[in-house]
Amino acid sequence: MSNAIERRVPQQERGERRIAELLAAAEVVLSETGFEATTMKAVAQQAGASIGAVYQYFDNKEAVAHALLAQYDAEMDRRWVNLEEATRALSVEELAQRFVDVMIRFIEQHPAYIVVLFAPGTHKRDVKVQNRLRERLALVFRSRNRRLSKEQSLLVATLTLQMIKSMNSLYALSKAGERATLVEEYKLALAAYLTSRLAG
Amino acid sequence: MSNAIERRVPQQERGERRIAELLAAAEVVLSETGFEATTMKAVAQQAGASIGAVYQYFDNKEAVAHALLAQYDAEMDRRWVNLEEATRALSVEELAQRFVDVMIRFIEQHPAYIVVLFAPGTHKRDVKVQNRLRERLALVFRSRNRRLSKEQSLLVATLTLQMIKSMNSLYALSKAGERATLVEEYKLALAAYLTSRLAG
DNA sequence: TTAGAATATGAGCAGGTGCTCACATTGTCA
DNA sequence: TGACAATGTGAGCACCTGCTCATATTCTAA
Repeated sequence: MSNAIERRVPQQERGERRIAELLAAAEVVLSETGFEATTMKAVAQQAGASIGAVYQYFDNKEAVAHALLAQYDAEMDRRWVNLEEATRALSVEELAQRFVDVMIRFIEQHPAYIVVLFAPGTHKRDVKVQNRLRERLALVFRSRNRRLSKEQSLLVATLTLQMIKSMNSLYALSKAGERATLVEEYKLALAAYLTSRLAG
Repeated sequence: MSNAIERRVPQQERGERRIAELLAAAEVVLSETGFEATTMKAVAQQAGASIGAVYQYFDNKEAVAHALLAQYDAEMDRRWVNLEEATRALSVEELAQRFVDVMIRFIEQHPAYIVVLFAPGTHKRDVKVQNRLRERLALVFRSRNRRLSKEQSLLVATLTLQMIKSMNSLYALSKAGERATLVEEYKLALAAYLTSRLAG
C-alpha cells in the first residue's frame, strides 16, 4: 500500500539503548493513556527523544506495541519455562491458582500488558506471539489427561488464556478492595473448568 | 468540559425514522470497520444522510455507540424477561447451554454488538446498561442457590457475561468450521463453573 | 395557503496526527 | 586527527476528523 521508508537496525550500543528507552516510554504512555490515545509524539517525549528518533526504529504505533508485546512474551516465556515440571506435583485446583497468581503479578509489574494484548490488530497479527504460552499450557494439560488430543488441549489452553484476559481487564477496572474477591472467583472458575477437562 | 450544542429530540415521524436509519447505518459501519475506524461521515453516508443530520441527534461517535448499545440491551432484555421462570426446569448444564445459544444467536443477528460492547468507555459509562441482564442472571443464580449473597450472585453473573464476551470475540475471529467446537467448549466451561457455584 | 417549526445540507474551520527529510551531532576506526 | 557511518533533531507538509452554522427544504396546522 504505502512504500514505507526503511527503518534502522541498531548498530551501536546507543541504538539499542534508545530502543529500550523508547519501549520503556511506550510502556508508561500506553498504560496511562490506552492504545488509541497514545501518540508517537508522546512516546518520544516520555523517552526524552524526538519524533524522528522513534521513526528511525518503528514504522508506527502498531510496531511499537508489537515490539512491546514480543518483549512481554519473552519475559513470560522465561517465567514459564519448565511449566510442566514446576507444576507436576500440584493438584488441578492448585494449578489454576498458581497460574492466576503469576499472571496477576505479571500485569501488576507490566501494566501495559493488557493494553497491547487488546490493541486492535493484536489478534490477527500476533497469533504466534500468544502461541508460545498457549503451547506450554497445552503441554501441561495433555500430560495430565492423555486422552486429550493435541487440538483439544490447545483449545483448553485458549479458553484458559481468555479467562485470564477477561480477569485482567476487570482487574484493571476494579477498585483495590474488590480485587481479591475477583481473583478468588476466577481461580474457582478456572479450577472448575480445568477439573472437568483434566479429570480421569 | 466543552459546551456542546444542544441536540435535537425528534418531533416528527421523519425525525424518528432518521434516527433509526442512522443507527442501522452505524450498525453496518461499526461491524464492518470496528469502533475506532468508524467515522461519523461514513455513518452519514451509509444512512444516505449528511454529516449535519448525524450531529442533529448525536453528540459524537460514543453517543451513537451508546444509543446502539441501549437498543441492543432493550432487545436483549425483551428476550430474557422471565428468564428465571423459563429456565427453572433446566439443569445447570442445560442452563449454561441455553444461555450460550441465545447469546450466540443474538450476536449473529447483531454483529455490531461486540463492537459496541468493547468500545472504549463502554465499561465506565454503560455499567447500568450491562446491569439489566446481569441482574436477571443473578436472580436466576440466587434462586438456585439460596446461600449465595446478592453480591456473590452478581459476581457469578459478571463472570458468566465475561465468558460470553470472550467467546464472542473468539467466535467472530474464527472460521465457520471451528465455531461449533468453540461453542461446545464454552458451554462445558460455563457449565463447570456454574455447577460448582450453584451446587447445593 | 401560508407562517413558522422541524429537519436537512455540506462547505469549511480548528485542531490534531503521522511521518519525512534536510541538517546537526555523536561515535568508530584507521 | 580526519573521514565516514550511525544516530539524533524538529519544523513542516499532507492528510484526516470532529463539529458548526448559515442556509435550504420539508412538514404541520390553522
